[in-house]
Amino acid sequence: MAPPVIGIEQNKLLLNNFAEDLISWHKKNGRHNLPWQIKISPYKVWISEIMLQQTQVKTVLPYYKEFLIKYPNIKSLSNSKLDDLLELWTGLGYYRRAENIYKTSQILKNKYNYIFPKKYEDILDLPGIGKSTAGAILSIAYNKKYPILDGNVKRVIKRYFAIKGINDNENNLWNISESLLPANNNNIFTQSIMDLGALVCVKKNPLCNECPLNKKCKSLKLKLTDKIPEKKQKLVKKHVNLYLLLIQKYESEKFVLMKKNPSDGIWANLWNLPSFNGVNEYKKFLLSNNISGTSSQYDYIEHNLSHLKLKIDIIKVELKKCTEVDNYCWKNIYDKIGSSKPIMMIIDKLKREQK
DNA sequence: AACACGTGGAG
DNA sequence: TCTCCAAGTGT
Repeated sequence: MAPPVIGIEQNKLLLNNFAEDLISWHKKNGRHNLPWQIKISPYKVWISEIMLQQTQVKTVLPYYKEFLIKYPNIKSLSNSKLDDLLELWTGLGYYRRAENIYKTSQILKNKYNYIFPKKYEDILDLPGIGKSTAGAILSIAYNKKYPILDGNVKRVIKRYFAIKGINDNENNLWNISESLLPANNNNIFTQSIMDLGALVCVKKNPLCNECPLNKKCKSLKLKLTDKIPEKKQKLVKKHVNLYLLLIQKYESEKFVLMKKNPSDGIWANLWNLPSFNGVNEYKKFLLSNNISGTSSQYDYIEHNLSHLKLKIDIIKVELKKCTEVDNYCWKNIYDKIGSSKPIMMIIDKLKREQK
């Protein structure tokens, strides 16, 4: 059963003045002082757009500021190491984004001579940049006529045209987003439609009486604003048991046995404690590495990811002698490292106890 | 075409 | 506390 398609032809009336109304609203009511909006450059738009993927503005702000201080431009970024980026990214989540920024920085250095490309295809080719981020860079930084389709724009479009269905007819939404673009001022327009979604056309209790589009908004007319967009059915999280071993160096409790995660899976490339899926697995690890010592439950953490519920037992092993373990190393807990939230929590607890 | 990928804001 | 989901992308 096909979702109800909004014929753009039939809704031409709805498109009249759409962009103009939005832009004039934005002038007085939009956000104009976010750090990536000051002295706009493709570099700033790129970094901010990556950070803002599935992440709220408030959360991004401190990370973005630190990033721009450490890496004010493409050249300085291209001299960074992935580990440095991951350390900065720690706590922000979706760590693949940091890896993709790193990869892109190397491409900008080697292929584009430190100059951010201007062609849609070139930009879309860069790791971590999809259609929406490419559209944002092209419109906001270069004032070119390209659409975006982020959460805000989806919500505005679905409400304005009263589009039902949870199965985003993506192509149709992209077409509609493109059809809304004005002839000029696409930089401002993109900001405007995002701001409308973020400030007025919010998901719960939208402020329709303040909306510049309320005269023609179809779902407002049909009293459907609280039903559109329709809720997706929630996914059932898989429960996963995890055992992390907390092993401090015999000579100094400042050092903890750690290993960097592989470059796929959760927390890719981040530092991790010895991690196992079962008791037998970690006991086998201790045995095969000739690690003896009393083991005891140190902590228990439940950590929710968007798709998993992690139940993490932290087992502390008290060493009785000096030890080295293949593929692991002793990390100073006072060094800054890229790590996941649970690892951060464990290290923080350790530091508190050592004081 | 679903699913993996993190964390925290907000009600 | 619980639930939803945020300036999405890659596979």
